[in-house]
Amino acid sequence: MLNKEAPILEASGVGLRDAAMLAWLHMMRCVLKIQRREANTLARYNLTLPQFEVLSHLLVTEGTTQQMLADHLLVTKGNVCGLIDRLAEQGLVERQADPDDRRANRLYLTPAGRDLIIQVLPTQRAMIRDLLGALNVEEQRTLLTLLGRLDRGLGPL
Amino acid sequence: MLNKEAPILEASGVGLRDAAMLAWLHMMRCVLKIQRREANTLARYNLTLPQFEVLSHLLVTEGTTQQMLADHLLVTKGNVCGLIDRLAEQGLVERQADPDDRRANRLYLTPAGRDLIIQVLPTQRAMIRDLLGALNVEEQRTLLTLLGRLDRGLGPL
DNA sequence: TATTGTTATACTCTATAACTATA
DNA sequence: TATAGTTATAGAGTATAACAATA
Repeated sequence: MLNKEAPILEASGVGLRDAAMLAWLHMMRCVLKIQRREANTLARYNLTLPQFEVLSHLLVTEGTTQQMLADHLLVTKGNVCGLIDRLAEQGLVERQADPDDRRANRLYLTPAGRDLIIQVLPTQRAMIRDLLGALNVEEQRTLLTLLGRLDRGLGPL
Repeated sequence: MLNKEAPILEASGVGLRDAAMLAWLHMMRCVLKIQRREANTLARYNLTLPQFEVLSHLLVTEGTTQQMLADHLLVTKGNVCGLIDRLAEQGLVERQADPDDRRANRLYLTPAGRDLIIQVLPTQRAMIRDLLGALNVEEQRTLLTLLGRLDRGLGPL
């Protein structure tokens, strides 16, 4: 049945709101709201969200190449180059020539970069945990299961 | 118990990955991947994601003021001003002086803007439904319930 | 005084594409 | 030839802050 309140929109399919669409809208808004807050706190450390993600990733996988990092971040290698430039200027990240492949750079945190991210990460995580506190642990696990499957289903890009 | 593989990281709390954190990471990646695809298709219509969101919103709530739109999009009124400038240049949106409050502009889709968004919206929605197809309808409803509650719990910002 | 909208500034991110040096 | 990285270009989005007109 079409909604009598907006017959034209409904007939055109424009007003349709199924579970998938509504879930998507909420997902976007959740991410937007949470990232805004993250960006606010990161700004105190002179970090942007993408920069924070680079540091977090390097903490776990030091020695990645810029291309590998680009694949992980889902951006182009040209963008990664600029990103690393800015982090290197701040003395947080270092490029080291790869002895086995002289085209490639291996990326490492500097001691300052490591100190910074180790200081910032727990703060960010506490914020996330707090913000997701509207759901109990059982619900968070369900969310994890569904989003994990969705993420994998979406592929690398 | 600490993980023997990375005792230092674990002891510092840096390596912790509870359900909330993992759910958050997957949520970010899902939104990133889906938005990248959306941006690709929108580019064919000379639209960015924020511009698409403005048009979609105006289709449902024509006559909003720029400040109201800013609140909805969670950005500043200065940004909305530029956003509307670009959409007006393309002849998709119109500002009309509010007779009751001469400070305010009321925003309306032009016929061209309405035609465009009515054409684009179903395409985008089909894409979303397809991308969320990794989950069955039951799971999509569960996701909707959880994300809806989370969204409301996060408040306006 | 507070609010709506505009303007100016500055920065980051992003894509595209041409270029280099290696492989 | 293909790949890793760099550089150049261009555009959009974002925040901040100062300003004008109106409430």
